[in-house]
Amino acid sequence: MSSDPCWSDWRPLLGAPLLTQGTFAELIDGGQSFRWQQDTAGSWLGIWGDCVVRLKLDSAGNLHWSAPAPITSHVDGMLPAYLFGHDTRTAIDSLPWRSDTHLARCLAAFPGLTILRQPFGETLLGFLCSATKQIVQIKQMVSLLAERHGATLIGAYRRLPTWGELALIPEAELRACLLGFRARYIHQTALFLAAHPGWLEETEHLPYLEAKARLCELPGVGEKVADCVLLFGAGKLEAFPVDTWIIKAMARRYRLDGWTPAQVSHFGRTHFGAHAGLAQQYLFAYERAAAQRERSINSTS
DNA sequence: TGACAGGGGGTGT
DNA sequence: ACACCCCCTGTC
Repeated sequence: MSSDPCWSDWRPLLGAPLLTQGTFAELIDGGQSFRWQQDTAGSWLGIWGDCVVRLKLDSAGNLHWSAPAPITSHVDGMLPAYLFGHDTRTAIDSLPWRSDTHLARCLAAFPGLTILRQPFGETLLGFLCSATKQIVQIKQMVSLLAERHGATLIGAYRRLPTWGELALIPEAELRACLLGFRARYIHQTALFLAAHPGWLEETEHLPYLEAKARLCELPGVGEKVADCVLLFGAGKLEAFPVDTWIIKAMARRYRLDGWTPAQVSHFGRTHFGAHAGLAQQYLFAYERAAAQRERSINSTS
């Protein structure tokens, strides 16, 4: 492409844990973030905030990155906090894996998996798009929003529209980005945020329970979306999002058949503790992989 | 190869 | 409990 910028050469990401391709894909494309796409074989292109980067894993499991030349040093400064900003070792050690064999199995299946630290506002936007949608479809919506309504960062790469920008977009144009009934939620949330300057920034820095209560005031934001936004976009590792996958996983692995989301949520926070959200991510990854294995067995038999 | 039904990581009433 | 939207996936 003629507008494609000049990219820096590949550099090792110092301090990154060794990853398998499976764990790497789960980290950036496993439902935490919706702006990573496979680029060439084994290489991924990602955009968050005002950062654009390519990532790849070598055969030994070391992560390497490359960024458009004009923003290389900026990306260099931002990438570590985005990918590995949490003290995952300490957080994992606090989880009850010593007495919970299923959790131990999940941790062993995805070594190095962690929680991203994404920009708060765009995490909210992504998860407002997520209701009853699978990752591929959410990525499609978010990609259209960036393409049609986001400011250019460099070359053809665009950031997501800010909430200020979203407030100026007619609901019908949002709808045209395949948002369906989510267009109204996003439109009304944008109008609310425009009418309450500073509300989002304050919410991001409130303690978990207060922040969650505030997010749940927004149209289209219930407990599940609020927990995802706080976990992936505000570093609140105690948030324990309960979706249909986790309901199924907890029923199957912890014998919680028939439990309501509220009951599962209480169990999760009590059983897993201060970093329950990290445990959730491992359970989630494990269950998705198990479902995929079971599908492939069914299709070949 | 193209059409078609079924279902989807949730929220609001 | 059901509507809200409509794209994706699997299947014929």
